[in-house]
Amino acid sequence: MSSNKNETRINILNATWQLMEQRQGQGVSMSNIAKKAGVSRQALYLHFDSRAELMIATVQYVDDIKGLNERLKLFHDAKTGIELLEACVDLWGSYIPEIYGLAKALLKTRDTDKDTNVAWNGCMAGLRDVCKKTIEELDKEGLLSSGWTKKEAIEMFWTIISIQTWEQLTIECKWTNEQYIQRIKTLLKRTFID
Amino acid sequence: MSSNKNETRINILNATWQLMEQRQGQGVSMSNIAKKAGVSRQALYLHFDSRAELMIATVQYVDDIKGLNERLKLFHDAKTGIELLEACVDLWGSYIPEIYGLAKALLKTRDTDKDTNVAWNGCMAGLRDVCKKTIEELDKEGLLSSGWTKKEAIEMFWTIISIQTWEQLTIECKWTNEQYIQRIKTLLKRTFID
DNA sequence: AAATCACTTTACACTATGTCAATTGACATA
DNA sequence: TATGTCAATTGACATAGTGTAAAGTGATTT
Repeated sequence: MSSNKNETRINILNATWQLMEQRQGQGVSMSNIAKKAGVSRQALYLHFDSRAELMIATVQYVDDIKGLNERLKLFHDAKTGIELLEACVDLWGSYIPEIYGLAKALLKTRDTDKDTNVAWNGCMAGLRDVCKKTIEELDKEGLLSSGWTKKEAIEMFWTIISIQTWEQLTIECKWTNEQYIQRIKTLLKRTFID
Repeated sequence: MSSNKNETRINILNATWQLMEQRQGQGVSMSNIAKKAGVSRQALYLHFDSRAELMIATVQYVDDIKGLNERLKLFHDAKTGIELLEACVDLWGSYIPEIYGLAKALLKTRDTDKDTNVAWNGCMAGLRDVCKKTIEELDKEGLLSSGWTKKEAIEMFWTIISIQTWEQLTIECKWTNEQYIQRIKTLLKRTFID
């Protein structure tokens, strides 16, 4: 079987993903992952140079499976600014819970590991793009409130729908995801639309 | 000198604080702190049971010196809801940069260490209180937008002015602190006031 | 003179990441 | 059947960090 190597790689990626979601990105060691994947700890290093690289690969793997970027691309076409805004919060807001554990793990090492930071920013690029489209569409329609430059509005938009904000409201304040989506929509509309 | 012990303790707290601010909460080991404080690593454990406890003590030490809670108490008296809102963002927004490194260090271990989490929540209690007062004052004045329960409004207010949001806008997006304060005020007013 | 105190030095246990070398077992090929 | 290759294993080791333990030092107190 020529896919033997590839199979193990997938096993490892799945194990990493599962553990990260299970433990919300906390206390997951290379040993844990190896055990879960049914291979030796050293085998991990045959497939990934470092823990950081494994994390990055896992994010990309999950992103491929979940197809976030494909889903985000759907927005690039038609729709009004307000529809874009709502669809963005709906989509991203229901996506976050599925990748929270992994995202948390990445966010934790982002400060110390340059590669991780780059990888994370790459993942976020698609979302940033949608924020940009939304704000630009609102502006085109003359709906963007005065007092915001486009750049500032985009960055604020993107900050509001960040995982950190989601975490604080749902994990910390125990909001339901429904509640989160609804209130964030309200906030964004009131903030950016006259 | 009976204050000999106390002096060393203060030295350690100062060293911790300085290192945390210098390195923004990253890569600060007990050895580093000891060296900076001019004592042996083991001496740290004579004064603090663990790294987590040292962090907590440092936060309380800094909080005492900076007197955040005293400053926050000033709001408890008079003023309109809008003034409260603005003053809150002004005060907290200029306070964050002074404690960012330390806060970052705490936020990082909060997930794994229960005591740290408790300590952090304690520090935030004062701020939460101000958020509550502000929203309640707005509500009393009939200014709070419909669509928000008081609980939700308070939690959203507190999330918006969280350190995580500040970090994303200033560190990540390179906003000036002035810009941050101004835009956050705008966002909060548009969001919560009719 | 003895006790106490704050601190030092040295050593060790433990966990985690990451490296290295020798080895095993399966499969491919000549 | 012998040879080579490949994925993975085992075990040892280096490094860095937290935390524990014990013996020693030097100044102050009593």
